Amino acid sequence: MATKENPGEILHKYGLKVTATRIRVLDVLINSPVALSHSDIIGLIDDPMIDKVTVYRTLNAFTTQGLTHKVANEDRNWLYALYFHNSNQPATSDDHAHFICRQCERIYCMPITSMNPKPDVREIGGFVITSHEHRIHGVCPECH
Amino acid sequence: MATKENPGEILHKYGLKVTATRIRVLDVLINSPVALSHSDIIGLIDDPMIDKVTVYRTLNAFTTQGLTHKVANEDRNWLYALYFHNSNQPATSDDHAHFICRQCERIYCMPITSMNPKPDVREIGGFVITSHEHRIHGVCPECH
DNA sequence: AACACTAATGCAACAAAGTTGCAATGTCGG
DNA sequence: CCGACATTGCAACTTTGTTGCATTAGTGTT
Ligand SMILES: [Mn+2]
Ligand SMILES: [Mn+2]
Ligand SMILES: [Zn+2]
Ligand SMILES: [Zn+2]
Repeated sequence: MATKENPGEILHKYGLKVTATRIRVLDVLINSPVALSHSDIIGLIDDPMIDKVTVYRTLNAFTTQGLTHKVANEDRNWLYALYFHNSNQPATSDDHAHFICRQCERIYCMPITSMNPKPDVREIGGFVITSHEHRIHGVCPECH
Repeated sequence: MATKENPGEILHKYGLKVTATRIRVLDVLINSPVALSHSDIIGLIDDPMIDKVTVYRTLNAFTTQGLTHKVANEDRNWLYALYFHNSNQPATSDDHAHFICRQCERIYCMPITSMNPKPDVREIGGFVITSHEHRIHGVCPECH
């Protein structure tokens, strides 16, 4: 994220009350280069006292407030990632590219590049197009 | 599909034993312009005697044999569609475009066009790209 | 610092999609 | 028509995520 703000300040900025679980979940997300599942997050926090439902509700609150967004992985579980990750471009939920490693299954949020262009809103055969999600499959730097 | 073959012949061609449930499921898929969920298919067959597990296993068998492919919808349920739908181009699982109507939630398999080009296998910052799924959001002809 | 309002938490129960085990049945080549 | 083997039907199970509700905690105000 390369943000200078601490988790408490970020939560406050996004209209979220500052609680222990939220700080811990946000901390894990800040330090991850890839989108994380609920169980990834539970695993990284690694505290048997953490409540699973609270983490689900935390992730939903983050997403509702626009701090995170979610993307389904190949097993159709939700993964969560901060906006403003790996770039300072706001990654809108409308136009988005995700790189899915076919080896480790990790999903990286990618900036939209010329290779995955945003089309103008336009019509093709009666289909009005307003946005894209580009899901790019391949092998990530960690795996090769 | 615009195929001249009947369901029995198609099943045989794909190495699937011809059974009553498989014929009925395939018939529903042939006559749908959009990808269908398990529950869509159960609803379209509309026979309380049909067994849900058999339909799940039917769809898995179709997909394993390459008769259908599956795509997750926005609720992360699997939708199934024949290959060779809406076009005579084989839609490989590797490179694919799906149009998701934001109004009716239906998903249409789309031929790859110049608007959603297949990239060559190439590297960007250590990411080796081998294929794309283009998920196009908008409004379908039925909804506008 | 204490108050009060409200939101968040923890726990149990629930929901929905899909899978698995197994005995019974059906398909199909010979 | 037979026999080998795949498929079916049923019940039980798994996994991910949600909901209800009583208790606890955060936050702006006094
Ligand atoms: Mn993303
Ligand atoms: Mn498709
Ligand atoms: Zn990888
Ligand atoms: Zn529509």
